[in-house]
Amino acid sequence: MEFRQLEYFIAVVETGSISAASRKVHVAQPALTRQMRLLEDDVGTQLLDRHARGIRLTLAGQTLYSEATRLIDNRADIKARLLAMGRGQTGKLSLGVTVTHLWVPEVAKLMGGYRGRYPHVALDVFTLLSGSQLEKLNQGGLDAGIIYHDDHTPSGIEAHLLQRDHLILAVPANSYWAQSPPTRLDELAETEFVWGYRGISPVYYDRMVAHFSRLNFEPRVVQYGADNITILSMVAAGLGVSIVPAASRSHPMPGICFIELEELTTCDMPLWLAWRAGNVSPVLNNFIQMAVEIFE
Amino acid sequence: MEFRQLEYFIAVVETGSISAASRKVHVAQPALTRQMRLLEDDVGTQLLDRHARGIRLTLAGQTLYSEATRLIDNRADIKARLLAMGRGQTGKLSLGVTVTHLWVPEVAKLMGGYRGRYPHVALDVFTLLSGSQLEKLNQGGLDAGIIYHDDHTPSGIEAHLLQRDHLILAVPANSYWAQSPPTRLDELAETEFVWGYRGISPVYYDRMVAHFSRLNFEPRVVQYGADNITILSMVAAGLGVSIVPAASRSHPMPGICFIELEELTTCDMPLWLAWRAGNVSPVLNNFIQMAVEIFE
DNA sequence: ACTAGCCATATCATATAGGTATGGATAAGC
DNA sequence: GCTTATCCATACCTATATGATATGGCTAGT
Repeated sequence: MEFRQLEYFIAVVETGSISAASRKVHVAQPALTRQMRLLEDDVGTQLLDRHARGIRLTLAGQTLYSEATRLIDNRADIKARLLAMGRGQTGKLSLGVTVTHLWVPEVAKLMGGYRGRYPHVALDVFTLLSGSQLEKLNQGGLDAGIIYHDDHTPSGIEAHLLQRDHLILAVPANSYWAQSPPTRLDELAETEFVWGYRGISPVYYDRMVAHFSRLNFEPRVVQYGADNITILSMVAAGLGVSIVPAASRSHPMPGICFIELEELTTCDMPLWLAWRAGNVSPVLNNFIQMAVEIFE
Repeated sequence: MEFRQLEYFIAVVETGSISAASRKVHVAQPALTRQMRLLEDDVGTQLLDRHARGIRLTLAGQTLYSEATRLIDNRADIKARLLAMGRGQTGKLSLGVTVTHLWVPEVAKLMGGYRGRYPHVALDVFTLLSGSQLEKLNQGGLDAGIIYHDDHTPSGIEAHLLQRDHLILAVPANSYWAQSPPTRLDELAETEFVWGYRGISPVYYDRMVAHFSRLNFEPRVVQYGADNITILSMVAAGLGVSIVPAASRSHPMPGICFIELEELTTCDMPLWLAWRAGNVSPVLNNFIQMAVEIFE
């Protein structure tokens, strides 16, 4: 029982004769005659009652007609669904974003634009720091992540550079520094700093520390926070100043004053879109493509 | 998307590699590789993610796996049902029986035995006289009928001789004839007869009339009845005597006395199982076969 | 670095499906 | 009642599709 035979059979039933069906499906009549016989042999049952004026269906033939129609409709439906999946119009995409970048205009535009163009893809967004994202990318828990990283992507991970970020000084809005912005880092030598943990984003942390050690600057850290939002909220509360990615400016947070310093602007912080190497998901491909477009 | 490809694909998924699947389905690995590629081309979507250690499924592949399983189970189910139909184990049989023969032991045994051996066949029994049965057989309303007929079956009808019946005299149990049975028909010349209509079973009627005309006997008919049961009930009610098929003896009916007469025994009344010529229903075939067995 | 196991490619053999020609059977039309 | 048209079946050939064999490249694990 092959799909072709079922299609022929349906044509035979609907035209009422093998000859008429052969004209309909553009196959010679003897070929159809043979396929019908093969079909009957295969199911072990007579399906057609042959007469000089055409054919009549046996009871088994009537049954097969409706079942064959179902099977073939089924196949067409499956093919359509698979094609949609292959084009990335259906499926699932889990995306990691650092909390810092959720508010960056391009990222917001990317997420909104993607949902608009591919409304049938389930887009799951996880707010995770760069370290956790890399872990989950490797394990398959994430399809893509927006992370800070250096130019050497780890093995098993592919990435596309979205933009080059830099660092910026964040001070409480009601503090001395907000009134008289410093121009050099060493002015902050005695100032209390709120700082991040290394573990949550090692590459970011190490690049920053390496930059400061080149400048011979060592902050006087009095408080640690788990992520940039936490750190900034502590800065806003007056616990100290901090140095954060410039992308943080996109985040609406009262009580914070951001100050550009040339020594911080020169610290290159590349932002990447990363995914597991060899992930062939068309959904992912479309997402990458749209990300590239939006970030130019 | 062919069934073979789906079967191969399922094997590939379940073994985790094309090579392992090739060993399982006894097909060379390159052939499987090609079929998988053809399948992917056909659905327009990548299904397998090939690695040195085997394959992984894409999302589309996972979808196709479950759908393919369903399609193939479906096909097997349909084939099994068609095979059952082909063997006459499933389906429908409509049978016509004259009311006279519903009570004949062999007919009862046939219907009961058939239902016992083929419990999944819907057996519909219609109580019809021979004439109506022939009509319905031709129109397709009946699959088989148990009827009186002569040796020349009408065109379009095939038949098998079940038994040779003859005629018998039926008199009211409380009548003179029940006490002093006649030995010759002409003793009944003055007796009142209940009689049947020709239309309801022309062949039976004509054979009977021809027999009596050979004997120069003409009954004095005072009352007509639509079928043998009706006629016999009128005989029981004392409206007259009648001549009916000997098979009527099987029918339990109080107030009737049956009398065998040599002149009636010699009237041959063949009982046939008839069906539409060219009816290829296996259900019908099985029924015919069982009828032949039971009637020897 | 080496080896084993997997997938891909090229080429050939074979099985399967389709085409052409033709014949027999049957229903419709003259 | 004969002819004709139409349908299905058969025989035979061709084209296509499928499978087998040999081989090479790649990757993971030793």
